[in-house]
Amino acid sequence: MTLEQQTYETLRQWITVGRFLPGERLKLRDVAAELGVGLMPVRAALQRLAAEGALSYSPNRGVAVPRLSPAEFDDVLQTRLLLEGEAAERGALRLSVADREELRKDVHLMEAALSRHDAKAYLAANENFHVRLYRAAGSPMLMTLIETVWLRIGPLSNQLFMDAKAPAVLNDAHHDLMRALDAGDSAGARRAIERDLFVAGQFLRRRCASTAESESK
Amino acid sequence: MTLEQQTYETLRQWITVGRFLPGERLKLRDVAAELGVGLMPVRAALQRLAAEGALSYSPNRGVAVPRLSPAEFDDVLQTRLLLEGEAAERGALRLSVADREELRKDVHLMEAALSRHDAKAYLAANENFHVRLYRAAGSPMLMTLIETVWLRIGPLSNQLFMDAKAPAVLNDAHHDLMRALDAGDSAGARRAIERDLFVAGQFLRRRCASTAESESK
DNA sequence: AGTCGATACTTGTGATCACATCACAGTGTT
DNA sequence: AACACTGTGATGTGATCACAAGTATCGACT
Repeated sequence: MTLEQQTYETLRQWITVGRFLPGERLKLRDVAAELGVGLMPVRAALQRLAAEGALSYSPNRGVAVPRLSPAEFDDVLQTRLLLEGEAAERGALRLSVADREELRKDVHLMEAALSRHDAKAYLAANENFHVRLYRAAGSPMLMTLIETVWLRIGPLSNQLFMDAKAPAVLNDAHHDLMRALDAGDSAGARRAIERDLFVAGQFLRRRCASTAESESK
Repeated sequence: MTLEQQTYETLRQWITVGRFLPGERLKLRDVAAELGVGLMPVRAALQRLAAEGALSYSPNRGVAVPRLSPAEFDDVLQTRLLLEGEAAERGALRLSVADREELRKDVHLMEAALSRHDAKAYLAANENFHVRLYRAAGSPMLMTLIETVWLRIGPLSNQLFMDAKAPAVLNDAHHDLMRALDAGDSAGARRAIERDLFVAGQFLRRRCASTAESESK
């Protein structure tokens, strides 16, 4: 694997995990020094991330972690409802029995993680859960677009647990979804996913507004 | 504007305009020589286009114009129906009177272009028409995704006119759409756009299959 | 004291070179 | 004759250097 690939994956991980603050500039030489690689791989990786929308780019000014205004957040959320709702509905129709059992396991994993207040485990299981369901829809293009949208809100997702009230209701929609899947109710699956995203969105929206005026550096 | 920007825009134009064949490799030094710029701007531009999905990338092998299998084409078409249908419906609800008149002008431009068999003028007016309608939906995220999807089928669009029967029916859906807009019928607008994309898609689908086995070089 | 302007420093951009990797052709062996 | 190996050429990858654009700081003038 090339250096650029490794650099790209590391940075992408760091971004989605919220290691950088919204609005923070990512400087070529700083990042290169921190990763122990040359300028070239870093330059390529940052350009790639910017092209994918994970970072915002200004000519001659490099890249920065984008801030999301509440209005932009709402736009992204509405688009997620459209894309992921569709993927859930199509996925419900084509899901294998084995996959359905895996989904059930993920729900239990999330349940356990919530009771332990283990944010990292919850988020990992949550991602698994959604990816598995959406993949079943059998549309690579739709999956690609969903990942694009996820990148935009990645830095925020990890702040879900900063609201103490969030864990209590976070898994409700997943149970609804499993019921709909068991009943073969694809329209119900769409509604459950929409509710899931909406509920989580309400918690994230506040974080989004509050991080809007962070340091620029 | 930086050299990389110019290079990127030129290449993107060339790709969507179908200047390269599906499957063709874009070699750094060749492209650089053709554009009269150094390797660096070309490298950056190609990486960016690859990240956006306009080109496919293989490590140590550079980038190539992607081929679209009929199955992939169907996937993209279905996704377009979802995204552009939604954008049309939302756009219909928020369209200003001035914009509606501009749309009407575009339809007439397309009508004229079709009777002259002027493919270039038709495609330009067609793009204007769709962008104007979708923009009215007021969702930058949705617009971004639509452009992403357009990039994938860009090389094919320009082959629309290789089918002699296409021009006859290509503008029908646009007239339907205008009627729906005049009546304030947003659901009708969605159906008209879906029909538009579907009809054009039927002609493109054949071209897609026939270019699948072009030269690899 | 405030504002405008020049200078120095920071940081991205692009060129050039050296190297790694991959594809292909030619040659040898079984 | 078929296959494996090896060397050669083509091509992407990464390092280093030189430059340009932008930013901040300090000083001068009003």
